[in-house]
Amino acid sequence: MRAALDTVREDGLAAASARTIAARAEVNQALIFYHFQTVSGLLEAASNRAVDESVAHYREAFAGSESLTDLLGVGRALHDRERRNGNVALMAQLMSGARQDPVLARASHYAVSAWTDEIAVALDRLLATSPVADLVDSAGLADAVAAGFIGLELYDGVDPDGASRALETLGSLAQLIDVVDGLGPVARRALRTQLGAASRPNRSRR
Amino acid sequence: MRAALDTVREDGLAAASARTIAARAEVNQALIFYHFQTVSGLLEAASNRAVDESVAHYREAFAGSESLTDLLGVGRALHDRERRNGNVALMAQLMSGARQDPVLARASHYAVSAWTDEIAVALDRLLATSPVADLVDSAGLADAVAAGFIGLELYDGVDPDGASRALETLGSLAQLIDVVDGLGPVARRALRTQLGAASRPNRSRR
DNA sequence: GTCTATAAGATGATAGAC
DNA sequence: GTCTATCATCTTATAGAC
Repeated sequence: MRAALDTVREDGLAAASARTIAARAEVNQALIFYHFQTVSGLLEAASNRAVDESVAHYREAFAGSESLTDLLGVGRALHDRERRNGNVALMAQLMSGARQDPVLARASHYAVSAWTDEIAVALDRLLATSPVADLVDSAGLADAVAAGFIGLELYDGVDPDGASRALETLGSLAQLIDVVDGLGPVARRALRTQLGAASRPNRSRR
Repeated sequence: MRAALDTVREDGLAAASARTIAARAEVNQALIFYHFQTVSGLLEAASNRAVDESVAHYREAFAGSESLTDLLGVGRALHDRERRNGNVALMAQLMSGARQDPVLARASHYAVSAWTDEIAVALDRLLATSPVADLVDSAGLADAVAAGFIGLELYDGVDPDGASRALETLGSLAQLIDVVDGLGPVARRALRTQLGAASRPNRSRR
């Protein structure tokens, strides 16, 4: 399983054949089919296990965050770490293969849900007392963040300068949320009125 | 070239072999190597041509936009159209293949740059008179938007509900930019002070 | 469980007829 | 320019020895 993930991380999904994976693991190619039926089956089992481990590794940090700024910090550390260890690249490869392979689609869904569920719980808790809750849906924000990570990873492979520019810009936009989060009650009401005026048909008014 | 792109759009990069493409075009497989040397060479030529056409199709709309709200509307229409016709999926596939194939990397870079250059020009023009210019870099924002499109496309293949939630949430965040864009001079100054306080070490102070 | 051997087929790419 | 034919190599997957 380790060899399978390392192959995808380093050489991409296209290079992840039974033979190349087996060679890296220094075992015979036939063993993959004996234990996992198909190559995709191996990738799914390996990915699920790795995701469970990674998510568990961040559970405490998520639960311990006490403000959106805290959570943003955890998110940055997470992104940095998971990117460096190649897990973001791994996910991007699995997701691009998911289009044609239902087993990879299931594995990708599992991975994405594991992360976003965890993030959404933390967001829900922290947004409860914040005016930002009026602006965004926690599950939607978690999904957007996850999709952004994947997109940035692919972008980075094609235009590294562009990717870091994008990341920096998103950082300054996140500050905007931060400022709104810290707003006093008067400013909150003013903002809410402004947002109401800016044509938003999709939220019921209390 | 049309057959090549349709194959990637519909069946993914992994299915885009010389034989499958040639079969779709109802020509002989050897012709691909005669005209384009390699399969990647064909994909690059086809992608470059398609990108040039698509970008040209939106040039007027970009140039004609007179506010950030306008531009956001153009962006939404663009995303909707390019997603429906499969061009976003195509890009995501090329970018995921770019990791291992330098020709696909070059093609992806060309495509991404063609779009972001166009968007950045429009943003530069519109941000000139807006307080948002203090917040974000136009090139960085263009990159972030492009990366977001790609990420959302992959996400959509794995969790369609999550992808639409994410898109909706991003829409409500965009409204925040909209509100800041419409701020009067007093509110602008207040916001700028708030942002200054929110620890931002990466921008020189005038 | 791990191996060898092998089947059955797909792939990129080229040579050469027309 | 387009084709047929072909090579060498890779692929997933299985049968069967140990």
